[in-house]
Amino acid sequence: MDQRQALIAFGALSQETRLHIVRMLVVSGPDGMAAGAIAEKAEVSPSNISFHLKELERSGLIAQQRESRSIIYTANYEALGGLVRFLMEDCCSGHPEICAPAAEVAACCAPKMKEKLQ
Amino acid sequence: MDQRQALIAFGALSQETRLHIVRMLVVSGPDGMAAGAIAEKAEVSPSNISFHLKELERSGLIAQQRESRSIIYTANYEALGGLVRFLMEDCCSGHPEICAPAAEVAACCAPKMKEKLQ
DNA sequence: TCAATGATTCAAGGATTATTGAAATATGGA
DNA sequence: TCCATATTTCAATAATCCTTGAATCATTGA
Repeated sequence: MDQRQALIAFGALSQETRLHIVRMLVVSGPDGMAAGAIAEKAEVSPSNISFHLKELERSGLIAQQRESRSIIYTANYEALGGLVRFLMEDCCSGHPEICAPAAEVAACCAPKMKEKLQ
Repeated sequence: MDQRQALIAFGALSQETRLHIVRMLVVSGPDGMAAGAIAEKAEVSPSNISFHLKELERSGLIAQQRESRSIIYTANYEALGGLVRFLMEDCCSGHPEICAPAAEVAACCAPKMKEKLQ
């Protein structure tokens, strides 16, 4: 993730409906959610959700795939991880204050992280 | 960091000049930088840098303190850490793909992280 | 007190982004 | 083919954000 992409990703996450969408898709996992289901849960009109989904896809934070009549959206975990990484990058050189709180949350990933820290 | 704050923080980071400012301040550490120095490095007019610094301060990602005639800005490491945390929160419940890449970068914080992972 | 320095505020404008509803597209089944 | 469903696209409006330059405020030293 370079700075250009990060800018777009931050912009994508800076809007209430879109942040809501991303969090829903992260939770819903690889099955994702259809556009209509997202619109319903977010209580937004179809055309409006479409606008925001497009913006999120442009940012690379989500992906789409057609399944019959529905279009299924899924979170792009790599891109989200890349954004976290971008946020932490400059900091770690001398400023573990930023990484440390992340480590707390990352405790759930303990097995994978322990590998990395060997 | 709650969702409302995160929205503002993402918005703050979604603008080129502001993202540049934050990265400079993170690197410059606790000494921070004066508004004028920031404006010079970012090649932006004083009034424009002031506009963006205000926005960043509103987001809580940076803080200011007057020192003689200058106003010194510093990165708020807690807030930045809080944002990283927020980004990772929903993910870890079943989706360590997001946390894992973060762990790579966080290797610099290994001592602190190993404590947390005991 | 006066001038110089460092920075902010303000109003005007230009630019971008968000919302809305109507129309269009794509798919699957009767 | 025709209809219903699921979604997107488009154009118009509304709202927000960014930039600019002039004016203002705060601090320091002569």
